[in-house]
Amino acid sequence: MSTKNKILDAAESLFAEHGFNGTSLREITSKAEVNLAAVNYHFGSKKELIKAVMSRYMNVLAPLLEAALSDICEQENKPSLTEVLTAFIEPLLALNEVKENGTSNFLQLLGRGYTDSQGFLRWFLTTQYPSVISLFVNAVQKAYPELTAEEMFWRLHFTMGTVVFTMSSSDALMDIAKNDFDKDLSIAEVIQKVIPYVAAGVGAPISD
Amino acid sequence: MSTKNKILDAAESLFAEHGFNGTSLREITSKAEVNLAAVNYHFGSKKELIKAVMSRYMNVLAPLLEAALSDICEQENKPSLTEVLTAFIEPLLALNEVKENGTSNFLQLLGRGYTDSQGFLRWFLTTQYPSVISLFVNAVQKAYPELTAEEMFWRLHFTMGTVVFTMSSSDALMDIAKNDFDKDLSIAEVIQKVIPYVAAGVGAPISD
DNA sequence: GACTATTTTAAACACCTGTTTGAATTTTAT
DNA sequence: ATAAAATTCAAACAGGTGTTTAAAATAGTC
Repeated sequence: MSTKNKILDAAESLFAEHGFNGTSLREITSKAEVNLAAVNYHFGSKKELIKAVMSRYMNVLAPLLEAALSDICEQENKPSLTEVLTAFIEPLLALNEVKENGTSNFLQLLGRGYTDSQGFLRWFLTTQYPSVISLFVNAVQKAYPELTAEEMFWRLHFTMGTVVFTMSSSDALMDIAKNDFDKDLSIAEVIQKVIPYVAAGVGAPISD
Repeated sequence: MSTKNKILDAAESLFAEHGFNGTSLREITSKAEVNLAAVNYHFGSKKELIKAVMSRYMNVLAPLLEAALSDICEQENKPSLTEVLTAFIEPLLALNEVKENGTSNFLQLLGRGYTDSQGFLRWFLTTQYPSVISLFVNAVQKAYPELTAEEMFWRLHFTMGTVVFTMSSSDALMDIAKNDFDKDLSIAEVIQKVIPYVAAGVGAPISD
């Protein structure tokens, strides 16, 4: 395995666990069993390494997501919100083929990126993968046309918050659930639990 | 104004903006116009300073919240979920009397504490203010008795995620909303927007 | 096999971190 | 006014950060 990939793998799991700011290059290179200078040699800087870790997943996820959401947008009958959100499941689970625990790691990274380093990830997603976002907005609009653009904006960000936050602390939550209810859930099952919640939230009746 | 309070005020706004890990003692003491060593003299350590910043708000919030939730738990008729969640509004807005922007700062701090420093805040809340949490659970149970304990656990954490995450990035979201929709929302109005969403999420029908 | 080009390595760089020290100062109480 | 206690201060501490350097080792090519 190449040095570059050893670094990416080590960085990914450490970033997911301790956040971007909370992980030092020395921890990464130590876990990857690689010289400290290798990061700057292969990636240029820590910031570029973070981007590379995210891109490895986004480049797999984006096309799958675009395809699934396009299908919904182009179908004749009106989709339900649950249907729109369920479109995320298969593409997300496909990340497990990039790497073991890929889905879980990616979702945790998403959470880290949103709260670490003030909005870097918001910039990353909106500028690097705008078509996925607009397809998603279109799909939701098709499922719930009465929702105003402004209300949609807020509810989509609430949804982002729910998912991202849940996933960034999913390890801790799964531990607690195991202790309290004796149930060992997979990341797929957590996703199954969150979908009815966010579908109901986005679909909530409009108040005045 | 005492040195102690100057430090608390400076720390609070910097913590809210850049997170706990992302704020150095030198930034805090510089903003507070106070000697660097004053933090360790008055608070002992950075960790204790963080606790002090959080406690200043929690000690105001907890009794108000307990009172409001107790009322709901003890009333005869069955409350709606919206009613339960609305009980948070007044206590939260009361934090604006502790300090200007108190509500907003506190909610952002909550978000920071959850994602920074792996679960420190979860420990802080569950051990220091357990009665508030159990009252809230009781109130939700009264409003939606069909919900199993396990499903409730997940939905409450989803809700925590929605609120905490939204608030931790509320400044950015309010900026975007101002640009895109020309509307200048207050923190109270954002809370008003999030309540229907989380009420619908928690109240979503139980799937199999 | 010699000669590039690529990669790895140990060491140092400049800077930032939270914390501690001991002397100078201010405040408080007698 | 004087002694004691509390606070402020500049300076240094030990350790960590991302990044750079220049020499050593390896790989690829003629």
